[in-house]
Amino acid sequence: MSTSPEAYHHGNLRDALLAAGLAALEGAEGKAPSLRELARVVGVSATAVYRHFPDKQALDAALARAGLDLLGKEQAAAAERAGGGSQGFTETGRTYVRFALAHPALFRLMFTQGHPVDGSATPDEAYALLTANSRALVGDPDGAETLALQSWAMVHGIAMLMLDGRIPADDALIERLLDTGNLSAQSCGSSSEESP
Amino acid sequence: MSTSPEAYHHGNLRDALLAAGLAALEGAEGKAPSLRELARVVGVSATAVYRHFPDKQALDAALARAGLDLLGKEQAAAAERAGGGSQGFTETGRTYVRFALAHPALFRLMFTQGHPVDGSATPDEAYALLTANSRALVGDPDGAETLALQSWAMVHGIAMLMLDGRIPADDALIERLLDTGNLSAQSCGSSSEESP
DNA sequence: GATTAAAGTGAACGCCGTAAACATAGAGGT
DNA sequence: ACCTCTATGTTTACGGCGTTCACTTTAATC
Repeated sequence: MSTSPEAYHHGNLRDALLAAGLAALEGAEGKAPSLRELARVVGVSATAVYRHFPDKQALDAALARAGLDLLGKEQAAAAERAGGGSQGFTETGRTYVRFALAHPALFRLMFTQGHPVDGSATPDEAYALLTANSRALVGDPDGAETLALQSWAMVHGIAMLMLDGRIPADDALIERLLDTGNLSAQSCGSSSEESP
Repeated sequence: MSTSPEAYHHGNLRDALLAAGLAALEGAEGKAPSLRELARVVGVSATAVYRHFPDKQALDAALARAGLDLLGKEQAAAAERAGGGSQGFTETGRTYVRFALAHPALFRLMFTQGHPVDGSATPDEAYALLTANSRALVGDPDGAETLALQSWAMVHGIAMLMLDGRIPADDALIERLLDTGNLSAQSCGSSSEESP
């Protein structure tokens, strides 16, 4: 029962299935891989999968979890690269949207399970990073949570709408939408603009 | 070939299928209805569906379109009830999120097609209302479009995250997130809060 | 009334997720 | 060394799905 990357004929079918799943989600745009297809790719009968996952939904959840971890890592790296602070905060959001566009099928899978994808295990690096960063920016705990959730909703909405083709998946547009300074125009500044 | 609501044995199977589809999407939480199931409900063989829709995707697209129209009507009514202006604008967003929570399966279907659900036909009342309202609020066309898209992304993100159980589908939380005044704290006001 | 095109039917195909019964191999105890 | 047991895999089978094809029926048209 080694978890090492040995041959899997006896070894870790589970990891092989997840790897095949992630690979399938990258290619062949939009199509979620079937359980049988993954088994085929890995060279195993379809029912063998059930020795490692109770059902397809569990397999999907594991894939979603893997995707979530990947996203968390990319965001952490991006935030560090940007040097934290509000600069890093924005960069985290940018990375979120970019991730969705770079891995559309995986991203959809991640957020299309009916329920939060687990709750146990390691508790979602991406979300931890988000709350930590916004707490660092705001101070007031309630305000920090609100900012965190609003930011999440914003980038998630941008990502989803772009994935669904409702708004163009344009880099410039991402930048424009990520800049939330104007959103407050109706509530914190004058309602007239800088144009004459 | 009457479009009137007559018997459908010969008559409008198409509308009957759409009605059955919308009904199915309301009950039995989360599950998207199958083509065969809808045919069964309507009392017709599965293949009869193909006389009215080229494939299942087209049926789904039609259902999505119907959902979009419904959303648009509810938003328009809500905006009018609130008396337009920035009050009506916010109300439109609130209605968007409420609609998603009230019709989760339909809402998911609406935004889960790969592509924008058509583009032809009547051009999406919801979106028209959104841009019109934000143009009324901002004046500057570019700024208006940005505000429109940001607002859309925000409410869409809130809706999606709540549907997926990532954040609690809580009425109070909706209100808190809809109030975007604080979002600009980092760019338009002081970074200190009103608490001592 | 005969013709014709639209609308509905039934059987069949290959895919899917899943269940049940069976096979095999490697670990552990004796 | 042997036997056993458990983890892991296989085969076969079931019902549901979307879709195709060849067919019948029905209502509208000349």
